Amino acid sequence: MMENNFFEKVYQVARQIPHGKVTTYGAIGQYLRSPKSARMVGWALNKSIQKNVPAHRVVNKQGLLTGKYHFDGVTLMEQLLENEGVAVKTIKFKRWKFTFGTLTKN
DNA sequence: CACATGACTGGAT
DNA sequence: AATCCAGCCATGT
Repeated sequence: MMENNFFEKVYQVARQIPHGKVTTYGAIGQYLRSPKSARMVGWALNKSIQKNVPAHRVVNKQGLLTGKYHFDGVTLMEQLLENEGVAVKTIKFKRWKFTFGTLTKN
């Protein structure tokens, strides 16, 4: 039990992402006071696949689903997002034209 | 300890 | 816009 605080925090933050919204690895890193640790966030999410974490709501800053290859199928991540009302196609073409998560930094 | 890798990002070319 | 490079840091070999 009890992963390192860093991973645990990543999981908790990810679980705070509202249904139908997404955020970026960097945003989570900033939230954890580690803006340069975006890669570690992705690493943590990779290990969270079998946990209760909506990892599909985390995309890279370009709005690309860079983590889709870590899901059951390469289309699962996109399907999950589309199912929540997130226009993945729009994300790809209009970087910031999508609904970002409501993560706040306090 | 040295080196490589990775669900990233920002800046330079 | 596309590519490259450097910084970042946990893990594995």
